[in-house]
Amino acid sequence: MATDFLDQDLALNNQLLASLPAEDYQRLQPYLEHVNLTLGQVLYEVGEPITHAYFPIRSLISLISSALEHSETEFGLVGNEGMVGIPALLGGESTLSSAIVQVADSAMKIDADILKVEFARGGALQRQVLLYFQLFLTQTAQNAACMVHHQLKPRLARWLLSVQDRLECDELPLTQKYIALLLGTRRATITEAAGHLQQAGMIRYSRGRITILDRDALEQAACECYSLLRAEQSRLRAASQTIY
Amino acid sequence: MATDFLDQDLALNNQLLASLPAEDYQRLQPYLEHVNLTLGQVLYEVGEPITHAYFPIRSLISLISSALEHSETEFGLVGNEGMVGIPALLGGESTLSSAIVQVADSAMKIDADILKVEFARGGALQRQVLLYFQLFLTQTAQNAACMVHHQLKPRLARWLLSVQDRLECDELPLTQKYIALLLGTRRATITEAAGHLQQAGMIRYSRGRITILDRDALEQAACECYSLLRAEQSRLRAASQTIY
DNA sequence: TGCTTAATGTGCGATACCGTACAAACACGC
DNA sequence: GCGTGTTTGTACGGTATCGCACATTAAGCA
Repeated sequence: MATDFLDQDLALNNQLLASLPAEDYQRLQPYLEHVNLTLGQVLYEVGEPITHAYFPIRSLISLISSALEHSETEFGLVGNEGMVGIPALLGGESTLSSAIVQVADSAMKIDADILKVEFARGGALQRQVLLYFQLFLTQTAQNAACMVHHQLKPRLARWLLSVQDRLECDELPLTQKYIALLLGTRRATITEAAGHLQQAGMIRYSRGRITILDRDALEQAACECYSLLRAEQSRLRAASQTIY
Repeated sequence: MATDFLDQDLALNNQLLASLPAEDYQRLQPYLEHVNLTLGQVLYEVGEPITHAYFPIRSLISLISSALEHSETEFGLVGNEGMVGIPALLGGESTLSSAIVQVADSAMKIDADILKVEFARGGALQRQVLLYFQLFLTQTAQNAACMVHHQLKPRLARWLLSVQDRLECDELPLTQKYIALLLGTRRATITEAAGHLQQAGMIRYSRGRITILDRDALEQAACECYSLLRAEQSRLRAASQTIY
């Protein structure tokens, strides 16, 4: 059917799905549903069972440790390189964090139980998903170190770059208020740091729309965490393709 | 043989190994070697293949993001509740972090390839290890949030408690210099914070030996991250036992 | 067009923590 | 007992960030 074919095409915009051999992908394909995500949508909530997993396509999902009173902080970012709903596959059913749509576009949605069955087969999906776990864990760990050691401006630069990478687009729909929440700081501090980046001609922004103007300069301004993680990501991606 | 029996007994001091059904454990047992760890020993290094996994027994291993120039920071702590060498099972072979023995006692050591084979069977080991991944990921994520939002004194209190939990002992062999490195701060800042805790009668310390005097008070002084993670840990442990 | 709301800019005092440096106290080997 | 090195205490100026409060600007809607 034409629709199926279209959906399949879309699904390949998610790198994790795209990395599956045809045979394995075919088994999942009937259960994958293409859905539009809305800004602020909660894909799963602290302590509640995770019923579905999502493979983002040009959308961006923040994993937030909202267990802290009054202040929520992002500890992970998922784009088209991965999936949302890891804990469903690890066996804990729920988790201490919640997943919130930060940039809205679409994703492939699948029932967690069906994904679990495919994961339990121990084939290509398991292999790719485990590799993604490793990437995600590495990102989270690096992030923790980054939080203590690096100043806000380099961190902001790094964060903008990583958002751009996942959206594959120069225009990022983000307000300073949101960014502040995600980086665990005050909005005024973001205003200041973003102002510097803008004066230096690296970015331009106005009312919830940030445009990356000079990617190279931004990479210079970012802390080394960015290039480290980028290198590790391509190393892991290479590893994921060697077997086939 | 008597030695085998002794080793088996010891192995059960590691909660992850202890959670395995007899049948699964028996398959691993011949390959488990009881080793003594020395302070500062490096179990794996940034970027190098992980050849062995370790199941700590009364010892403590720090996972360190040493990729940052000049400053290393701990992002994870492994004690008898888990294992060292997760990336070996995830397929990435190496990782951006290194694992360093922080408190020396012993551990069960096993060849990574053998563990991989058992993991690939998809049985109890896989199930328990995946649950541990989830715990570890949760700890790391909470840690990242904790780093940005909480002050040093509560963080120190929390950290001391979590070390005590894993060592199951009131006396912790730790110098301020080390703690500072692990928490990503100056030694002088630790001196100050630890001084307060000591004046309040919660701990006593001298020359690399910290004694927990008043656990309840220390829990009061710690940030909420401690109790949150503790609750999540017991929830996951309960989940790990429901099936059998 | 004007009104309302959201987004951004800015200022000011407070403070937690930094970097560095040096002094004191203790442990250990000879 | 005596030096030596490690651990801990302490001090001081500097600064990134905080918390709060208010002004300004743009976007959306009636």
